Formats: sequence, structure tokens, C-alpha cells
Amino acid sequence: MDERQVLEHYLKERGLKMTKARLLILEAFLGMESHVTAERLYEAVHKLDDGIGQATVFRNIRLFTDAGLAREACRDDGPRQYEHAWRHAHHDHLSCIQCGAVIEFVDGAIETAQQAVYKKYGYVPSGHRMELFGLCPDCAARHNSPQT
Amino acid sequence: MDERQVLEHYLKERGLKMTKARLLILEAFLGMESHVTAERLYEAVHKLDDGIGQATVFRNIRLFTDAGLAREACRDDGPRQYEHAWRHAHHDHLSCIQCGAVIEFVDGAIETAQQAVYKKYGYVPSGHRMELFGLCPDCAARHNSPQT
DNA sequence: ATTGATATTGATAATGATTATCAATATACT
DNA sequence: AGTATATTGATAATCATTATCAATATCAAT
Repeated sequence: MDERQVLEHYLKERGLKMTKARLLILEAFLGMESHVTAERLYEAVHKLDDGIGQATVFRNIRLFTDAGLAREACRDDGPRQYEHAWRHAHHDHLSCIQCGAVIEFVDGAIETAQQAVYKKYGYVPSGHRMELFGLCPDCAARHNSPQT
Repeated sequence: MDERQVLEHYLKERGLKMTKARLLILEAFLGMESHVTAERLYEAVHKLDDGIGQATVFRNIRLFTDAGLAREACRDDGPRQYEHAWRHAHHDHLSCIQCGAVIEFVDGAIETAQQAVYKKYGYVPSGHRMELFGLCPDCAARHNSPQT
């Protein structure tokens, strides 16, 4: 089942309709790297069809999120960011506070420890969000041996 | 060194000034529980002195953050939330997606595992943010045995 | 294919949170 | 006290997002 089929299934299930705009936005989204803002997605869509409005992009990326095709990425501030969610496993983020580089990782020990926390407090897990901040190797090197 | 002294030191260090409003906002902030929005802080301040404007509260809670007295709490959406940071150790959050209850916790295993991730990618740690989502015991019980 | 009920769209206004602007005032050195 | 300047309150501006609404597109049933 590919993304388009997932969407069609989701739409049919609740009496919603497939449209040209909707499909175009989906394809644009799938063609972009992860961590896309609605604004950047709009720009990409606009290049393919300049008749599509901004509100429609906002509406649909949100719909994709409900349909399980997109997921809101952790953001410190600024506009909401979306990443691909269909057949893209859960992962956490490691971001450089200097240059903004982002590494996606999955760590078994962390996942295990999180389950233990859930159990300790009697919570039923439904998801989590984690972002580590730091200096990437390049920025750290530049930081320790400045040109001065 | 109490919070007020920390602030005074921070201000002097950079040629800033202590003011009546600033001190009042600090005291109001310290008197409130953690996870305060600027709006709620403004309401509290307004009760003590209705001459203090909203912008001033926004400006100062931000200043407190820079001074190390406050810290932005993880928020999923909505207005920014602040928590006490002076002599309040780092912790992570476990939130109920149903009722919004928040548990603050520190887990050694998670902290250790995070250090390992930093090392693996050669990053220099500077901080992190983690929020676990789930159903709290009460909500989970209600969920599993509905009144129906 | 035509119809009809209704979901969707684009344009734009509205919202909510936060920041910028600016003249008047308060503060802290001397 | 005098003076330079940081701060303030009021308000306008901004940014991301959502709501409104009349016109249009979609889809299931004919």
C-alpha cells in the first residue's frame, strides 16, 4: 500500500473526496526531504500549479498528519515542521545549536528506558518527542580553535 | 544566592537596571507553580499592580530566561510555558494526552543513554528536551471501562 | 452522462502569541 | 541634583495558523 492508497482509503472511510490539489500537494510533500514547513511546501506546490492557495496547503498537510502520512517534527520555535510518516520509522533528533544540522537516530537503550518510565508511573504509552541539542563535530572544532 | 541576587548580578554585569516592575514580576513568577504562560503571569502581576503592561511581562520573563532564573518548558502547542530554573534541577515530562496531567521525572538510564548518543555522533552536549505522552492511570481506566 | 448533495477551494479576514516602535519616565552612576 | 540611557506602557506590526464564505469540484446514484 503506497501513500496515495493510504490517503484514498482514509478519505473514503470518512466520506471525504480526492481532489487535484490534494493529490498534487501529497506528491510535492513526498518529493521533498523531511522537516518541511507548510510555507516551503506551499512554494513547491505553487511552482507546479500556481492556482493552489496557501490555505489549501495548510489544510492538507494537516489532513495528511491525521491520515498517518505526515508527522509533526520536534521544533524549538518558529513554524511547524512536518516529516514523512508512512513507512518511516519513529526516530529522535540530534541538532547542532550552531549550524542547525540535524541527525536522526534511534537508540534502543533510550526506548527501553522510556518504557520503564511509563511502567513506573502507570501510564499507557502513546508517543514521545525527544531532541538533543549540542555542537556538531565541525562547530565544536571551530569553537575550540578559533581563528583569533 | 537567592533569585533576586542572581537577577541583580545579571543586570549589573551588563549595565541593565533593576526596576519596580521587574522585581514585582520576578516575585510573582516565583510565587507561581511551574509551567506558567506569559499571559497567566501577566494576570497575576496585574492583580498586584494594574499599571504594569503586558509587554513588560513578556520582556521580563524572557530576561529571566536569559539570566537562568526561568526555562522554557516543553510545549506541544499553544503559548510558551516557563518553569523555575534556579535550583530546580533538569527534568523531563510525562504528560497525559487526555487530562493534561504532567509528571516531572529524571531517569538515570535515559540520561546515560543520551550521553552515549552524543559520543556516538561526536556532538558536544548542551541540553535536551524530552516529553513522553500517554494516558495516565485514571484516564486509562476510564478508557478501558467506559460507562456505556 | 446528468444530477444533486456536499466536500473543497481560493481569497481574505480573523485570531493568538509574540515582538517592534516610540515618546515619556525611571534608574544609577557621578 | 544632574545626566546618560535603560525601561516602560500603549499600541502597531508581525508571523503562523485558522475561520469564513461564496463559488466550484467531486462522487455516488440515477
